[in-house]
Amino acid sequence: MDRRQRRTRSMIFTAFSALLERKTYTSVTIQDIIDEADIGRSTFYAHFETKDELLKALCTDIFDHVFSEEILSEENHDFSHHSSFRDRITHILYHLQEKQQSIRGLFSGECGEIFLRYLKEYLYRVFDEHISVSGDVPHDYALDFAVSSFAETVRWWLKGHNEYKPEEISDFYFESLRI
Amino acid sequence: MDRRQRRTRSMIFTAFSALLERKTYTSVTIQDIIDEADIGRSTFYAHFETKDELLKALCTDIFDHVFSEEILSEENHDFSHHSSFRDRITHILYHLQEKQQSIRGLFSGECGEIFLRYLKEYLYRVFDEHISVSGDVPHDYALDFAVSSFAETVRWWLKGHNEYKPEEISDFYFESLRI
DNA sequence: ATAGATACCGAACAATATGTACGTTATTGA
DNA sequence: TCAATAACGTACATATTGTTCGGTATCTAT
Repeated sequence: MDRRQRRTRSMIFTAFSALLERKTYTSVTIQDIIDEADIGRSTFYAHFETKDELLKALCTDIFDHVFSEEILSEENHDFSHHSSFRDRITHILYHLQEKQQSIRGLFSGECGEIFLRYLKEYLYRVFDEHISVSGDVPHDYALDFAVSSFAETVRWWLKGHNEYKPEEISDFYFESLRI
Repeated sequence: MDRRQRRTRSMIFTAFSALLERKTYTSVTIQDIIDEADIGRSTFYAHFETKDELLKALCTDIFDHVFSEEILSEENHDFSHHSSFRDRITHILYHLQEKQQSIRGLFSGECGEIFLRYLKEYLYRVFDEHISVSGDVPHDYALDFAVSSFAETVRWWLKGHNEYKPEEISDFYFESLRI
């Protein structure tokens, strides 16, 4: 990827994140982003077709980092079998805490919902192998339940309860969930 | 409320719901709604200032109906103490199933997230008295966990698993939750 | 260092959406 | 019947959108 492209892309991301701390996702116009990033109109459209696509790209950038080691460990079966589910969860929480600065704006309003939806897509892959059916509950449902409630746990944590450590959040989660 | 106002309001709601089955929330413009409902531009703005406000009003209309008996039973302490938490949950699920036609469009994309957020606001009130702290988990968290996972259960159910009955969904939910 | 490729600029453009204003018409409720 | 008012519809200024295109600056490979 061209250095100029990386620079422009990064400038757009920065401008977008900054705007989301001041305004709601809906009220942020592409014009706002162009002005904030101080780039040409056509330049923006050369990178992203819509605001939604921009948001998705930003989320992907963040999650690819957060889950990078997760994905690695998926390939390395030895490692994945040695580390417990709880350890992996705690691990993800640590990574999210690191990235907290850049995702703060992503939690406000409608934007937070979209952010969480993408987070869930990544979580499905991690959770799938760890969820076992109990009783008459369909596996499909059990997986969705575990993933959704974890995503909501992340929201609860990063949006007003930062005083807790990743390990504590992990404990709360597993105390509330039947696995 | 004037009969004309009720009529116009209803026409706007119908048009909006219809549009949401065809297009995403973001892509639906106020102009679209005006065209679909076939009303004057200024008439729309006499009722709602923004699209978000319209969505909120529509959700409120639906939930006020779904939770109407719930709210009644909250006032009537005798009844509320006799009916179990599980019964109340099942009751809510029955009402949501009834309203399924009118809320189908509300589940697509970003709109679904906003719909669920409003649903959660109503659920907090119902759940609050039924959630008791266990272990070291903060009451705050336990309540959020129960409400969020129930809202996501509703999403899972109405968005692709209609084959289950309200009682079954209720069972799945309580099987997965530690209370 | 040079040259070819290409990302960015910026100005312009039509098309559409937004929010408001105001005089007119039709319906309502008392 | 009549006063109140909801809805109409036309108009308007403003803003956003998405696209085009020629010129400039920057990059990468040789």
